[in-house]
Amino acid sequence: MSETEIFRALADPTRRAVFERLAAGEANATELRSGLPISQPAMSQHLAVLREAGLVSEQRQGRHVQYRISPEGLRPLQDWMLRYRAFWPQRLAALQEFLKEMDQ
Amino acid sequence: MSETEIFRALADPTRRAVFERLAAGEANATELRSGLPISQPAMSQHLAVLREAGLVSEQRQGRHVQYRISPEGLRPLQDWMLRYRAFWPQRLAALQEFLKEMDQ
DNA sequence: TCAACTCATAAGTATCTGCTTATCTATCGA
DNA sequence: TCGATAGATAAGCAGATACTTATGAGTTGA
Repeated sequence: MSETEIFRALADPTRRAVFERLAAGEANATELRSGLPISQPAMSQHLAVLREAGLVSEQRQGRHVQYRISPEGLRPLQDWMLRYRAFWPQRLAALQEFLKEMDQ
Repeated sequence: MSETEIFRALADPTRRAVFERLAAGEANATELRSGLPISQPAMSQHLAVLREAGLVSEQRQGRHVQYRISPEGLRPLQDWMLRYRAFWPQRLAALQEFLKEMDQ
């Protein structure tokens, strides 16, 4: 769940597609394959990368495994990006103040 | 400047270090190497990746090239992450509303 | 004008990545 | 109990990546 792991996991378009799909609702590995021209082991490996990056979690149910996103896994990325808020367009720069207020 | 290019560019720890250093102030390629155990061509290649991803810009000054961050290059990432705001901890979820208001 | 300097590019190489097929483990249902 | 199903793991391979050394192109100053 290091920054590098997270960036790397999301750098692959297939894995981003899987993550986006899981954001729409949990699914098992077979369901996730539908529509994607990818083998079962390839999906399994992608899911392992996402899991190790802390971006998805899994729950075995019988012989199925339900996958769902772990949204807090995106937090390190958000934190990393907020470090550059000072350089953002004004609209986003104001975000810092807003978040600071919310913390109080 | 696709999402994939940006994620990929930032997935490398050396390139993130370069970006972070440029966030502290612009610098030329030689200055960026100091402290990093990396050859001059390697740095040049890393800078090319960052440039192609839209994360840094360059300006030639004589025989030096000044590099600086292009903070708006992070925008696609921010947009991508905001798509999952619904899953974020409450503190960040409220961000959407805030940004929406600011746009009006 | 020419040696020194900054940076980019070329070419080569070791390692990493994403994929495949083959196989294994575990669970289910007839 | 046993064939079918879901998923993970192993092994192998082609292409990508990050690095190196060598060299090229442009700029500067003595």
